[in-house]
Amino acid sequence: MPSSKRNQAVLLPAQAAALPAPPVPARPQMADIARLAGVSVSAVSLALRGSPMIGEQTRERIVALARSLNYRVNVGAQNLRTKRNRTVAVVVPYSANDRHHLFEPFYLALIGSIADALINQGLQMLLARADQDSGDLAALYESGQAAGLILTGAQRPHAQCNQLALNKVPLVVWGPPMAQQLYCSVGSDNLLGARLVVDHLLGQGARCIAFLGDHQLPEGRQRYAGYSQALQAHGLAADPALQFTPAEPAAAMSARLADLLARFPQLDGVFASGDVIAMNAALALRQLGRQVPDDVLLAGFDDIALAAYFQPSLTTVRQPMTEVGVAIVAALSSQLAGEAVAAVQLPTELIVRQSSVRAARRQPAQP
Amino acid sequence: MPSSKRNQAVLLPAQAAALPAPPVPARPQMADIARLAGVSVSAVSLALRGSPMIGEQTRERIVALARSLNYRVNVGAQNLRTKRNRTVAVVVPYSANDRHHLFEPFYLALIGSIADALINQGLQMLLARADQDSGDLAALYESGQAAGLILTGAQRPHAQCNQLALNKVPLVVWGPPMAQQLYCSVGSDNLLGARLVVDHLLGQGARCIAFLGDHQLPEGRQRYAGYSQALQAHGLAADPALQFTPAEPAAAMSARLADLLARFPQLDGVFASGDVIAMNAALALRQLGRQVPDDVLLAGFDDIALAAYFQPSLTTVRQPMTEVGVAIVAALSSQLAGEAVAAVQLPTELIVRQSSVRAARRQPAQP
DNA sequence: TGTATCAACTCAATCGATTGAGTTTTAGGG
DNA sequence: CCCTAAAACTCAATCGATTGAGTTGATACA
Repeated sequence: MPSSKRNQAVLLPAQAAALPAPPVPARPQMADIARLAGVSVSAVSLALRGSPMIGEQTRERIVALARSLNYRVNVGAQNLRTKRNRTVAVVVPYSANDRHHLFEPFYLALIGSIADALINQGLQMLLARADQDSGDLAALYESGQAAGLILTGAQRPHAQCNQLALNKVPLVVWGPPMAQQLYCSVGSDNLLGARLVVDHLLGQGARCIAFLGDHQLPEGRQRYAGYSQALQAHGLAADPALQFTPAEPAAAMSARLADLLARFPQLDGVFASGDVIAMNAALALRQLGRQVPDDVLLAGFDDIALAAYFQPSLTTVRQPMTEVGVAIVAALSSQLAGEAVAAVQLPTELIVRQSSVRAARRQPAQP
Repeated sequence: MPSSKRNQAVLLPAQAAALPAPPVPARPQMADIARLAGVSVSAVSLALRGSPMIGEQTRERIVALARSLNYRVNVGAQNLRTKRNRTVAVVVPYSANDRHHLFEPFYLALIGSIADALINQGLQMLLARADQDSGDLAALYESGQAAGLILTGAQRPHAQCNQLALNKVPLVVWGPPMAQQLYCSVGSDNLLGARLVVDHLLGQGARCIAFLGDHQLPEGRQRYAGYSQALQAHGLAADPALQFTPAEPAAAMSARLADLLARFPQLDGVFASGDVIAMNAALALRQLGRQVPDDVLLAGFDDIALAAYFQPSLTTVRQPMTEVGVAIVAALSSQLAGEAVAAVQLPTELIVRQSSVRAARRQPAQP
């Protein structure tokens, strides 16, 4: 094994390599089968689709021939002629500056879930990226590459989505319903989930609970609302000073939390709008001399795979990932069939783990 | 807010449907533009592609018209005519019985990395699933839907891949190179990575190190080889009794480890062929009364996102995920351009964290 | 004025299938 | 033995673009 390969970048052929018509071993087509079978192309087409218009023996001859040639119908030509299309584009928003959703655990899992559901429905999945500014969200639809769109990601181009809906583009957007929404969205019940988990933190004795998350984003807004409602139900008011939006470099978390602790020394609870944020917060809190859950109760959102492995294991709100994909695809299928579809909110579930439960018998945190 | 929302998918009323607009907002095509611009379809085609054969003003008129109609070239028709294709299929193996790779953190990250690299090259990504038995791995290629294939997943249909290579199907397979391999593979240097990490465990004082992983799979085999080599370099021999393959239900881990500990009470190190396995092992060890790293040193492989958050944070071998996608796509691009490509092994890097370093000052584990 | 040249287009075939409208063959009825 | 009908195919148009081979009009040159 030549170790010279180590540390050596692989060459990228120039984009403009302009794929010269490769001397490929020509794929067989219906004409080939027709010639070999001594019938017309139409007969082949009909036979392969099992039309009763073709006789028993002829069909068998054709099918056998097709199989032996390893023939597959050219889906592109088929789509063109029939104006049908079994491909769905899953669009991931992208902004060049920040790490985008293709690398966030939750959104990766979401995409996996959607992929699974699509494939189970016999649909194909085209993964696309939408540069945030460009209005070409629908390019894949308008160019005939996809029969419908699924839009993922935390930020939502609301106006664009409405425009697509007006243009009758089959579309499902991941996230909570919003006001004046003309399109179909599928999301989980962030508000209830947040209320449940904050209620749980309060029940565990927390009285000064921070909200870590972006309450500008649709999901974050819902979660913040649930947080507020839970506090109110306990006679507390949500203090805007107890909220901040974690910045991109995870390292910044420590500084933000230190600042928060300076202003609220009595901080005894943190609700993070996402498990990754929660984990970062736990590490930062520890650096700042506060233990989870002994000093500060902590909860996240999403129940990503790592949440159960984290130490302390993370109390969180589970989004039913398997059903999420199924629901999204079902909503899209209905639209492809011409039906109008209402927004869907899937139930969320509180998962209580160690991070929000003070262990009575635990050794005291070192001073 | 009615708490009846709990456990119940909530339907939100659809917004008033738009008026019975044109039943199908037929997508415009070149013929439409041609008619409106008073030129031939050919002129439109040439103009939109910026051919110098079309005059300045005519072109501008056509382009303006196209933009105002929100026209996009029908990619299917274009592909058919030009016999070109910018779509690559990423195939994920699937076996109905076990949880498949669409839900494993590492493979999800791999797919994300590939997706990113493909898109950056102007290629599109079709995500497909291959039912393990069916030999239709190449269906997407033969049906003209994809110009090439990328095969992911831990298990590898070696014979099928060779067959595809013989048929000149552009193909890149994720994983280590294997004997008698006619196709192109891209993987990271599992052998060196494993050797480095096991060497590190030995350096930390471990003398009885178990290997947890499937040494039947290509990657596992390489990692096991690295493990053996590192042991040999220290005058130790790899004992087959110190290896087992974690079964699907993660709960089984505990039983297997208990069995191992019964046979090897002196066990003081574990090298897991994957971070998820390592995390499961850590939890199981703790249940069995052994602390990591105080009693047993632990290391994983992959450096998935959670590894740094795990407690104790996980020593592991990083696979350079960004470069992995780039390398895979580069290898495929070369093949699409007609060049032959050799197998690639990317460098791996040892990441030392807490799980493999005995903290001198730590409190002794409770007896 | 005749003609070669060039710019700017148009024509029509083509990519690989599908499909409604024929056409041929065979069987059956009267 | 003629006529009709069903069975089994074939023809040719079509999907929406691309492209090599014309066509046209204007300008330039001799």
